[in-house]
Amino acid sequence: MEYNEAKQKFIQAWGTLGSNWGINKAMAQLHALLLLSTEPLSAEEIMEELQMSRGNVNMNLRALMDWGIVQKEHKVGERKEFFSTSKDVWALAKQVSKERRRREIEPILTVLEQVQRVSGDNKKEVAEFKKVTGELFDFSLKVDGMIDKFTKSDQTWFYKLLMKF
Amino acid sequence: MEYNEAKQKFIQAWGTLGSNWGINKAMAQLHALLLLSTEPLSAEEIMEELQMSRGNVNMNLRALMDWGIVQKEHKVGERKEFFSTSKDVWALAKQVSKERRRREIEPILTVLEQVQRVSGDNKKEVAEFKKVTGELFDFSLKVDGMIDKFTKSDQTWFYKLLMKF
DNA sequence: TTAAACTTTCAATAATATTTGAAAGTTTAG
DNA sequence: CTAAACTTTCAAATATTATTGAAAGTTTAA
Repeated sequence: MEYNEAKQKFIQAWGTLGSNWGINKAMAQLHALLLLSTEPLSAEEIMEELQMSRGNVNMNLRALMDWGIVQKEHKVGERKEFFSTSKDVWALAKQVSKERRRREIEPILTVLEQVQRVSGDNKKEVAEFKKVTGELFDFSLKVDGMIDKFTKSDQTWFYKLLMKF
Repeated sequence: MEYNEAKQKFIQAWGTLGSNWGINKAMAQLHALLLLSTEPLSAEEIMEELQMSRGNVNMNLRALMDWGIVQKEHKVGERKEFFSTSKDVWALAKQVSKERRRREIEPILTVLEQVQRVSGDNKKEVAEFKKVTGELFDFSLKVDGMIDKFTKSDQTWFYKLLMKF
């Protein structure tokens, strides 16, 4: 396979994967491009390469910075801003886990806890409601704790754990 | 909090959580409703309760059955079909993991592997490309294996593992 | 059979999310 | 200062995805 073909294919696949996991396609593709680039890219270069508008590039770069997976850089003697991402897959996985935990698991935990304080567990429906939401809460708490540990762990520890599987 | 309020809140939250993870809102809400119900529900009842059209209910029930988390049932002396879901959170998590692995992780593994066979690693870009996609492939393979183990494990084993964390 | 009860399909519509591009804003060199 | 170089914003346009509802299809009881 030729380099440009492979590159396009990877960027495309990364975009699709992102979509399936609630991350917009442009954002995922932009990230893929930075992952492959041997040096930081300017907004201009990204626009050119991915054929997307300045506004879109800007918005998605900021979203990626917000997720903590893209950094702004400055080159000496250049006005322009350049952007890069860490090539460390492990660090990337940790950062994404950390953010999703904060943005999505924590809120559902809050709701599950609130909703438990429903009145009238004499009725069958209410008893069932408490049971199900209670179990979901316990399980989510365990997963939450696990992700927390994971995001604070180092690679060696994680790979050792994987061995035990 | 009053039961109906809590119920609505939970269904709503489950829908939002679903959306964030690439699962459509109706599908997630429908699942939430079945989770809470003390007995199987007919399409009619679901339409009524969630205020959605027959077509939508039908489509999403089929999608949930496709995911293996909702089952069709028949009541004696009734023409109608009834639907239910397992209340076992553990079983649910395993089933969802299994399906997402099959639908999303496996395809990206295929692409990562293909794309590795790019020609010309004498050039800097190509070398970087191989390095990054190679590391992603290794990492994804490990995660894939882990999920596979998880979906085949039993609850006790998993909770013991959690302890070690 | 057949007609009532129910389920499925799918083109049209509606809702949501993404993208654009031009104008406004900001920074810096001179 | 000020104008060029660059970044950000955001209303409008476009694209994508979800939902409806009515018609077509299927099953069953009589």
